[in-house]
Amino acid sequence: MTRKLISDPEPLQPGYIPSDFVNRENTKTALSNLIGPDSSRNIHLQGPEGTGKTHLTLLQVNKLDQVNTCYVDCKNSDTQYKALRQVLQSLTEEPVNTGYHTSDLQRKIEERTGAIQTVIVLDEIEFLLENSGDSLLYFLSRMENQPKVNVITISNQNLNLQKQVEVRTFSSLQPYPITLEPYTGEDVYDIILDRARKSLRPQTVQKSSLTYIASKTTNPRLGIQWLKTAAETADKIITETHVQQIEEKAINEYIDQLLEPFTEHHSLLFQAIQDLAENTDTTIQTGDVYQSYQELCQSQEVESLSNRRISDHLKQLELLNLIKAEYYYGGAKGKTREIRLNYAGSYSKS
DNA sequence: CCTCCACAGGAACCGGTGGGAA
DNA sequence: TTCCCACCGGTTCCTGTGGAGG
Repeated sequence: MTRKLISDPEPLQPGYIPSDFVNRENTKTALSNLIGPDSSRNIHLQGPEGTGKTHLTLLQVNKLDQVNTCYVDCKNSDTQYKALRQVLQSLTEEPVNTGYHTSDLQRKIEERTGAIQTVIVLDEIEFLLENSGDSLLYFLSRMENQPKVNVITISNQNLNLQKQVEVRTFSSLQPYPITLEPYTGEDVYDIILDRARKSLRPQTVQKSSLTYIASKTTNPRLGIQWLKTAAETADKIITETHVQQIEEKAINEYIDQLLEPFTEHHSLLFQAIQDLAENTDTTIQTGDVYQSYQELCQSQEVESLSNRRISDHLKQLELLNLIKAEYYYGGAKGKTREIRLNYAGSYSKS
């Protein structure tokens, strides 16, 4: 039933790496100048979601010969310990069990990086910094005495690395900053047009439908998901009207995808916020959210977590850019934060 | 000037898990 | 085997916050 329009599903998948990137020549040049056999700069790459930070970095790093590459997704490895395990696993190419002392892992990593140049990529570093501070970066920066280790940190545009880590860490890391500009509507149009050409049968997309998507979002990931949802649900041809009709569904599928690596409670919490946002015009505070979350848990017969824990989960939803929060540390409203949704669309578990 | 709002977020602690030494 | 110790997700406890209203 679906797939009628799709000849090759790959270019519509979230993990697909295009052979070329729209509007990223400067970034590519900068990366290839900085990452190489005779360069040993640490780098901090920053920019909005879906602008190619991770892919461009890995493309460059994978070009190198005779270099150890360690990629750590800090959304999953959000403590020093988990990240160190990940690094060591990359170096030894065999699984590293838990149970070791942190300093054991550190020692083993130091032993293995002494002789060979090693590039450590820490993707979505904001999750690790938020959860367990800068102890990992401090260790890595201290390892700089071993000049063969380069650290590349990648984060969304909201992070201020220098403010988030201690002075001693930042000053010995001295990362070279690379900022990726947000994509414009035209860029997004080019990107989804390219994906449509690669994956859809000829004459199955009206141009106006792509224009509509590009006018609604500057986030290519959402745009591509939108196109994918449209292609999976359209009859013979993707029209502008069809794209409009499935807007909510597309956003929900994008959000599901974002929340997929997280726990059931993150999803419940987000759903609780959406319920509140739909039913109230006033601003939402943490207390309302927690109550709504508890009720939702009860109706689903799930045991709710403590509000302290949920406070941390909220922070993670904020890092995912799913919600915006404004913090008040006292004042008329008390000590709280006001929460808003970043995407309109209502959430439904599929 | 005092009090209260209403939760942020640090600290200490708990039980389960898994490696290492005796 | 037994004992010890570290990590981790989670909980409980607690202190701090700054302006509006009394």
